[in-house]
Amino acid sequence: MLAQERKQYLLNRLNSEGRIEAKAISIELNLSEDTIRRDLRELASAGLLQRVHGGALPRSLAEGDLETRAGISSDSKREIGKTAAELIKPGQVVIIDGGTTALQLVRHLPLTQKNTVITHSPTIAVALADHKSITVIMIGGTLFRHSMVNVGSATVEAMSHVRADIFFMGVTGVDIDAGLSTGDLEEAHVKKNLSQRAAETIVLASSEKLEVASPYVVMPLEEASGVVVERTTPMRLRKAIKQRGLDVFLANK
Amino acid sequence: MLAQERKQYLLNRLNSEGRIEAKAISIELNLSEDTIRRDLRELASAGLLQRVHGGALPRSLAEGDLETRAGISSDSKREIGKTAAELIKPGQVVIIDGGTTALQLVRHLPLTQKNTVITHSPTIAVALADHKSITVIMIGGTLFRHSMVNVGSATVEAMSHVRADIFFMGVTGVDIDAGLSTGDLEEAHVKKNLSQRAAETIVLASSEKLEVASPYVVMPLEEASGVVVERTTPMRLRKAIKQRGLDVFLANK
DNA sequence: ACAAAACGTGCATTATCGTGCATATTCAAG
DNA sequence: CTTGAATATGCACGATAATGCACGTTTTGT
Repeated sequence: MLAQERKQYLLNRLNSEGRIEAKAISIELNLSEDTIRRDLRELASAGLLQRVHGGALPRSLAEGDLETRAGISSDSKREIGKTAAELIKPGQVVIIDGGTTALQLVRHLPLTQKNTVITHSPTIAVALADHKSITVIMIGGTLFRHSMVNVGSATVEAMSHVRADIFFMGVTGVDIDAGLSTGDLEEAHVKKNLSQRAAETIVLASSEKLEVASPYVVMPLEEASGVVVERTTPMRLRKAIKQRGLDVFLANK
Repeated sequence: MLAQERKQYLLNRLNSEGRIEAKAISIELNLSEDTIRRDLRELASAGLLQRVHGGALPRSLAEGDLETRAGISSDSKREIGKTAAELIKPGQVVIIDGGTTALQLVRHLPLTQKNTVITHSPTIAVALADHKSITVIMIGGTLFRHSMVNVGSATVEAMSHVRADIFFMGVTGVDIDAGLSTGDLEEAHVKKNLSQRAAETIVLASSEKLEVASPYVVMPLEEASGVVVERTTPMRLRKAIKQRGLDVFLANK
């Protein structure tokens, strides 16, 4: 395994698990702890992670879980969520994915508008607790913590009973050629399935997801019907996406 | 668990519950009280919390108000939750009902103990986000907001695939003659069903539920295997429950 | 006033760290 | 093909950090 490759692997692990233990990784990769520590030191001095005794944590402690819990999110995600929320018409049946951007969407749903929301994320369901005019259908399954969504065969089975107007999908990679991708295989399956249960699929794509490919492919870009992106997205990209037949919705800010 | 991670965890707990008990956390994390105290001391000197005898409180009183809104529960419910949590052995498969008392139970589960938790409440699932050693299975359905649990035929169908060691049931009425009851018909059905999916059923009964009958009957008292009640519960009642063949667990306080 | 619980400090033990150095591996120049 | 520089990796060792325990002190509740 190449050194560069290994560093990328460390960053991926940190991203998907929110923490790295030097010893555990050294055993896993069959390398000395020294090597892993050296890597972590270098990544830390490059500002890509925060070195702590025993391993490493994401650069800012405000990232990851805490962010979700504290309910803070970047302005851009908030604006994307708001724009997406405005696409929902009264009475529609909507599937909402998990993730921080989707959570922002829910926070911008009008309290009085009547809708049915289908979700496999307990976080989304809890966020809808106050929306008394919205009927919430939860899809069960095995909880996948990192994204706080249910996955597995029970999830797929339960999904087969629903049919929606729009699905708002969150992914970690949106690339013209590589398509829509995410960091977990089970999640990729579920997203694909949910997409097939809805007439339209709108992808929530904050800028850090654009032109990025994650390990597991959900589906080609063409199978989605639209994307919500930030206003700062380069025209080049917007055009390329439109050429593939998708609608491009610009966030308000 | 990394030391830094643990400090972050302490801050999160403080934020969500408004208080920290050093001893309780040390049991939960399976560490000595010394370590927790040291952490609290350091966090306090960093100005991130206020150290008090027995644990810690938020830095300012202004934040103290926030937690009231966030739904801190009464001491008695906390103690019932704690006592119930202690009934769970490592490796067991546990079904946890919705409701505030059940939420307290989850908060007292040790972070390191391995278990499988089955729940139809998104609130419970979210509360288990940090418990990485616990596998969470969510039962889907239509969200019933008042109790934040899923109900309906999809729920019943999904339940039929599980089998557990213990079910912790929350109800709004526990009466010797009227049995266990609750305020919603669908919920009553689901509770009854869940009870049948577990070898034992333990009822969480804070004092305001005792000798009360709600509109919809879940099942007769005798079909449960035990109840957790407050220490102040009259001996007369405790005896009557025992005579019906149930174990009576007294909360610690 | 008393007992129990919580506290802080000092100390011993262990895990982790960083550095220096030796050994492999790679790759390009000779 | 050989040689040598650059790089990567592992090991040794002294330094540092984390943790639990013992012990005497303070706080709390009765």
